Parts: sequence; structure tokens; C-alpha cells
Amino acid sequence: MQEVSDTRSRIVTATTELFRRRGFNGTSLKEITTAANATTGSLYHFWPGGKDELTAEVLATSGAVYREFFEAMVNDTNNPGQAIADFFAGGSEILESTDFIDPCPIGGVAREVASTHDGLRQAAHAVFDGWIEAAGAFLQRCGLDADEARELGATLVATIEGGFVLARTTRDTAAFTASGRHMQLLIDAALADARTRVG
Amino acid sequence: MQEVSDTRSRIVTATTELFRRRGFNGTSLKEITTAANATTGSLYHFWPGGKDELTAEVLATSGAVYREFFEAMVNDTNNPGQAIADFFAGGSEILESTDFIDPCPIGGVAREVASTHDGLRQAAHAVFDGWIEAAGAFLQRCGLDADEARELGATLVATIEGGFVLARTTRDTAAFTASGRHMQLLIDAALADARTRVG
DNA sequence: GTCTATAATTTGATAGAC
DNA sequence: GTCTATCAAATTATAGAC
Repeated sequence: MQEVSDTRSRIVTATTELFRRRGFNGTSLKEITTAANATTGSLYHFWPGGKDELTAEVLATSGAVYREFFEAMVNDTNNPGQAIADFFAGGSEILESTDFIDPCPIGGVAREVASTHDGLRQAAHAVFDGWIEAAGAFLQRCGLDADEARELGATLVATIEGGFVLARTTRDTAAFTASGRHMQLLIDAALADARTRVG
Repeated sequence: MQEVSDTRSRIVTATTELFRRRGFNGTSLKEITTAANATTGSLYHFWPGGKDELTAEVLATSGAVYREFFEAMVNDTNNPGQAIADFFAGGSEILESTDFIDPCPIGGVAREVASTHDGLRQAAHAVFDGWIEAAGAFLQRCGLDADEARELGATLVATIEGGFVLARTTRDTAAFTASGRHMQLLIDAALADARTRVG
């Protein structure tokens, strides 16, 4: 007797972890149920729509977790560029300490299915919109105007996702670290420019 | 009677195109042979190692094509920031005119298989190293020192790959366009800085 | 080089007992 | 909610004729 089914959350967790290593099409329901110590019957009980319905929930859940993580990490800084640099440094540590497993189960799956599973593409779209909004809101609070804040937020998300591709492929965080430094430069320059125009 | 087998190149082309839409695990050998108007026997004749061996060739071939395209587009400019902005603008046009099919068959496949097919990861690694080297060499010729040129090259590649993820997922080039503008800003700033330190 | 046939396994999904 | 059994289709790969 639990408020939330243990089995249900074990399946979500196992699917997330498998997607990070093997992607959407590389992960079978059998692997998921085995890793979650669950059965096919349970999976289809919770997600009658099968793999697609489960995947949509995994994308949304992970997306919310990472958004909250970003906001917690960045929200009460007085040095926005440094906060973003710290965010990238944290990503590098995670990449190295997890043998370059994908930190993000969303971007890879989204790229795989964008042309074939429109419902999943939309689920990932909603996640990325939320991230860009969070990053943009942060930068706007730091002093950028709304448009520039959102555009810089979009570049941040793009660079993070692409950095994951490069890090995973090269098994090296050099590109990711460089990207973080360049994002810091961009933010510092944008803030300096905003202050100049105001002052 | 042909110097290069028609069938062989049709299979490479078909595989490339299918990877751009469905990824590695989402593309079956049956889809490939059907699209290439070829047979299983021909495929295993040219690539006895099967899907992995064919994929390695697709990654290397596409990687070389895109590297040459980048160099041709950028090599004789006197405005490096603008050249990169043009490169991103070209990417936006391709994305929109192809219904957001993935412009790059390498990044998505690499992310899918990085933890499971080390040979393919290494093939993609070689491609990305070549791209970073090409971008770095270009920026070094423009006046940056070797380290900064290579790091900025790595950020460029990361941002392009991540921009493809976002564009494909959102079916919108806004993030890609913003990324291009920000890369232009970074290059212009780095070149101005380099000139200051020299002069 | 190309073809068909087929092997051996895995896939996502369903049925129905408990 | 969980379980097993099972289906129909698809998967990579091989064999051997032509």
C-alpha cells in the first residue's frame, strides 16, 4: 500500500536510465521491465498506450527535474555569467563521473523521433520551451531585455545539448568546458551592454 | 560496368538519408535495401560487417562532405563573424526547406550509439575532431591564437549540433538563428580582443 | 555482384487467469 | 495490480544458387 506505485516509478526510472545509454529505439520494453523488476502486464496497466505513452511521461518528468535543478542552481546568484559557468562545470563532472552516459534523456530521444513520432516530438518541444523560458526569465531578472534574454536562453540550451553530443562522442569534456566559458563571455557581454544602454 | 558500383553508392546515400530521419536504431537494413533498390546480398557483399560497417562508412563520408562544405563557405572571407552567421543562416534555410529533417546524420547517430557501439563512437569522434580542427584552423588564420581558435571551434560545433536538436524538436529555426548571432558576437569579440593584445 | 530463401532472435503488444 | 503465455511482425545475418 503506497500513495504512488513503487512499480510505476521504478519503470519510469529504469526507462530514463536506459534512454540515457541506448536511446529510444535502442531500448526495448523487455529491457525496461527487466531493469525495473516489473512485468509486461504492469507496464501496460500504467501506460495502456505502451512505449510511446511511457516515453512521453519520461520526457516530461526528466524535463521538470532538470528545469528545477537549473533554477535552484542559478536563482540567487549575483554573478550570472559565473553561475552559468558553474552549471557547465557541474555538467563536466557528471559526464566524467558517469563514464559519459548522456546526462539528458530528452535531447537524444527527441532527435531520434522528431520525424516519426509527432506526439513525442511535441512532448520534448514542451520541455525545451520550458527550459528556454527558465533561462530567459533568469537572464531577464539579471537585467537583459525580454527578447535578448530569451534568445540567449535558447543559445544556452542549444549549446548544452550539443555539448552533450560532443562529450559523449569524444569521451572528453574539453568542448563542453570551452562552451561554458564562451557562454559566460556572452552573458557578461550582454549584461555590460545592457548596463551601458541604461546608464 | 562502372568504376564505382552504383549499388554501393545508392546504399550509402539511402542509409544517410534514412539516418537523418529515423536514426541508427530506427533504420532497418530492409528499409535501406528497399530505398536503395538493392538486395541483402549486395549489402553484405560490400559490407561483410553488416550494419555497423556500413554505418561507419556513412559517418566518415558525410563528415568529409560537411567539412568540405564548411571550408568552401568560409575560407576566403574577410569577415569571419559574418561568414559564420551566413553558415547558420544557410542551416536555417535547409531546415525549413526539408521539413526539419536532420541536416546532420552524424550527431544523432553518435549520441544513440556512444555507449553501445564503441567503433561507431570512434568513427563519429574522428569526424567531430576534423570539424573542430577545420573551424579552429579557419579562426587561427583570422588572427586567433591556436588554443582560443580550437576552443571556439569546439563551441561552434557543439552549438550547431545542439541547434539541430532544438530546431528539429521545435520545428522552428528561432533558436538556431539566435545561436548563429551569438556565435558571430563571440567571434567578433575574440578577434577584437586579439587585435587589442597585438596592437 | 545479385538474388531468394530462411534461420534465429527480438520486437511491441494483447489475452486472460489470479 | 501482477503474472505468464503468446501472437504477428520485424530484426540482423547467413546460405547457396545463379
